[in-house]
Amino acid sequence: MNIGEAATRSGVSAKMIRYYESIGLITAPARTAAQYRVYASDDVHTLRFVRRSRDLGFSLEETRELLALWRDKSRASADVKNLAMAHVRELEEKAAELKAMADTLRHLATHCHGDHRPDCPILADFAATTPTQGKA
Amino acid sequence: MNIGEAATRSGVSAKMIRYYESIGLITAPARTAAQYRVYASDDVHTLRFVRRSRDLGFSLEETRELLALWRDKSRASADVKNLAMAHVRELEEKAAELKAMADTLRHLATHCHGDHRPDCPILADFAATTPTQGKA
DNA sequence: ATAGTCCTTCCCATCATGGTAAGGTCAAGG
DNA sequence: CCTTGACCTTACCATGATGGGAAGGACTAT
Repeated sequence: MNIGEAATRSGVSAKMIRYYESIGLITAPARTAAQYRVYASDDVHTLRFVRRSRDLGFSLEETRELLALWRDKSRASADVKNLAMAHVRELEEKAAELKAMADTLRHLATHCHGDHRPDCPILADFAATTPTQGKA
Repeated sequence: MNIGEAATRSGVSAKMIRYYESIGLITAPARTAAQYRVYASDDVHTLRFVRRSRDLGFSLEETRELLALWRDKSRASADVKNLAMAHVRELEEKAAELKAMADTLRHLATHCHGDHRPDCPILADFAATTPTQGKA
């Protein structure tokens, strides 16, 4: 199949498939005489794997490691689990950071009248915050 | 004061101060004969404002709007509050997305032995997921 | 043969930040 | 007076993952 069909079937855009190939995340497929890339269903599986990994927030480099583990039939499941759990912690950390920002801002907004008057504790806070306090 | 001191006092790197100036987020300061930028304490306040806004997750474009509101003494606090609350919703949405990824992955990891054996439900899921299911 | 859809490569843009290089400036101390 | 070191200047490149578009070739169906 051509790259367009591989894209549709895998949920990875043709653009990204070419990019993944260029950075060596996936192997270069065969080509027709006219230089068209030709994919097999195994390639679509790999692309789906990558897509799933990306959807779960792994970077391309982490995805590369996961692909390597996937291909290595003698991997230890502990290696996969470690990678996954480290990522879980990162995700939760980032989620907590965002939540903290939201909470701070929501708190400031609570005290803002939100009417025609100019007084606004949100802006007041922004203006008053010192750099040492300022780490959100 | 020079840019270095403004950077230290505001918590914004000299690099970023120059960048903010280049995109018109902050106004260009006076220069010495040798082209050194000269900042006043008001400029440091503005930079702190920007820093605080960034720390709370606002983009530079949003920060630009906030700065405009800050400078406009006749703004309606409602405008600020609307901007802030829209941002709060975005932050909470992103946090929820990250949390969902973490939960999915943690769940998969729960069923992974995490030992020397190769069997791993995490990789199995990655390999089996179809593009329509795969939106994490 | 022609239109329309697909493919190819190449370059540019995003967003916010850091790094580095090559050079000018300034203050302190020998 | 000159050197050293810390600071400043601009300019260019890199990141990470993705999209957009141009220019041109290939294939398919009429």
